[in-house]
Amino acid sequence: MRRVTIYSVAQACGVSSSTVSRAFSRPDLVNESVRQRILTTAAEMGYRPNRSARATATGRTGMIGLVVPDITNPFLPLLVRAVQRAAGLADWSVLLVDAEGDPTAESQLITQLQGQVDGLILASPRAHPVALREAIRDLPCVLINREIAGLASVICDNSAALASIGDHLLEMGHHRVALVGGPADSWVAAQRATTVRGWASRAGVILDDLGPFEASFDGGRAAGAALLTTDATAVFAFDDVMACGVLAELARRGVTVPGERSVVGCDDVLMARMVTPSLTTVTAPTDQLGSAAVDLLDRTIDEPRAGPENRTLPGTPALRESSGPPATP
Amino acid sequence: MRRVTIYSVAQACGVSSSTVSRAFSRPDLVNESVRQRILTTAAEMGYRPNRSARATATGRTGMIGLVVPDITNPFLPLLVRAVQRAAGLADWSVLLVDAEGDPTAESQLITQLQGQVDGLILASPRAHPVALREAIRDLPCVLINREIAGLASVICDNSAALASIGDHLLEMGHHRVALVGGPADSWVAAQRATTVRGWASRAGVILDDLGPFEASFDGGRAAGAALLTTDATAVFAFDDVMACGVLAELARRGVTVPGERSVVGCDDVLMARMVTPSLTTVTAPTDQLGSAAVDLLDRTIDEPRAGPENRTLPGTPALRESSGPPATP
DNA sequence: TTGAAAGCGCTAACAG
DNA sequence: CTGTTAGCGCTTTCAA
Repeated sequence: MRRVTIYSVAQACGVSSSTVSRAFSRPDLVNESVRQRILTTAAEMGYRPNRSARATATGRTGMIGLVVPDITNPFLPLLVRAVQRAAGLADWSVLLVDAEGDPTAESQLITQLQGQVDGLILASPRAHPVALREAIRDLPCVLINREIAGLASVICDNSAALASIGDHLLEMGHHRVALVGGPADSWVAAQRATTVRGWASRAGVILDDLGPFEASFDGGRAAGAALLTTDATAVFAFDDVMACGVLAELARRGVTVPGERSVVGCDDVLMARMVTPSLTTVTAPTDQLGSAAVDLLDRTIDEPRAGPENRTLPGTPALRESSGPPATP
Repeated sequence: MRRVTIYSVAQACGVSSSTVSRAFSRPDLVNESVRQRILTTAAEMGYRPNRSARATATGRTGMIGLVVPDITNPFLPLLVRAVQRAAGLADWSVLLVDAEGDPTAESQLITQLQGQVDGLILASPRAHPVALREAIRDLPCVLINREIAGLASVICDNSAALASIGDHLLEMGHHRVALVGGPADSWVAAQRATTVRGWASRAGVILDDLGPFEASFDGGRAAGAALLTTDATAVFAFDDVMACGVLAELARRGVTVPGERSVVGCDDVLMARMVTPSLTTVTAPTDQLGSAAVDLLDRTIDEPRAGPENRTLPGTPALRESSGPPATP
């Protein structure tokens, strides 16, 4: 009852180990009937290919590392699922690594992944670009929601969606809106802020620039409090989590939404539908982000010399209960 | 500029490859000064041990598989983090696998992990015990929040916490409460239901047994509607997600909480603090669950013949805004 | 404390 | 289409 290897299967089938190997990894190169025989006896014997052995032989582990800045951010589980699904289709396993909110941990963790994965997907990394590049070395790598020169990336462009929601607010009569910024070192936060500022100046809307706040529920509550010091009738929050914080703070103070203030989030995490009132937000194309990232990584691995590709996917507006016409005084 | 291996490092140091190998994996067996020299030149050369090669040689991958039923369930990211952290301390990598809500996928995915991981942690698996055992084979395995004869497990026992919250409700004057059951095939759901029923009969409280409902936000909304057909003044929901659904439905219908109905959840996910009113619930000892699971797995791997160990950790009550005295008619 | 050498299970030319 | 034969990078006896 020793371990089942290609050798034991080969012996049981009266073929050579290479044939068994081929039956699994290069099925087209082996006679159909022989292949069937091998496959069935292998199944009977309970054979499982040893991935590590294959990896030493081929130099490929069949694994990709997925590094997330903070798995408790509700946006990430959806992305993780999307990446896993796409990776599975390409017969890759995903090694998930959580930086637990610490930007410097990111680069360390990446370093540790060297020699363990064939490639890397970094979801909205917060680490310093220099540290990041150093950690990545020459591992094939794709960024999600961040751009760094020389690296492939997939980004979600929310500008059209945010502008469209802005226009909608304007039509409803909001002429003064607030912007709740995310963390100062966040690439997406900067993107979104720029977008909203651009829209406001184009639309001739007065913008109250609040923050930056911590990108958390409590950060959102603080932002909610800050919002009330302004005359803005609507607010763009950095993301849904913060928007939920804003909603909670407004509710606590008895401020009605959308009557007294309209609130807009970003990402469309599950929670956005669950809160009361449900949140007007921008839906990120999570599945496409994941599969695009895997797709790009695939190419980067196969053709390391090809220049880094960048792909942009648009978010879509989701108008819900938290936005509406301002109360007419 | 070829790949850096123990051989290149050995050559650069004027020692044999075995010595380099030992310098990393058995540091005590090599002369301190030699070791230092090896370590520094290895670092300079950018050497990274090849995990796959080590795995083929030792028969251990250094990876554990973590199978979750549905990563979008907000309880799981917290658990994932806890497991990862504990695993990292023991120098293990975690291969996360998401069954995307499909119980039969669980066993398939487990099968695929064979030969790829040294052990398995299954978080509240929903699959049939027979299928599960078959898939697991003789891979060391620890269950979280489910018991199956012959397998090690770590479970969170909420009975004391739920009873204590029940008693508190009773003291405040609730004499009729409802129970919103989770999915029929869920082990935890059955546990919790039994606990609440037991408490109710002991406390002499009338129990309205609703459900089972789908364990989702929408399931919770349905439950909220069902709740209003009863005279119960308080409700125990299967988990926080459902409880949030109940809250949302009650809010939609203008039913006040806790004035007209009190709502109790279970798990204490991030969302529980974010909803308005914040949710009275049972806090699961997530970190301990994770580290206990890793700890048990460690033992199971080291001493496969030792009988399966089972560990129980208590949840703790968290009284928040969603529970209070019933309106006096 | 170190080195030589034999594997670990699998793949990949290269012949046949 | 199939078998032979080297490795892949690392660990681990066994001697020295």
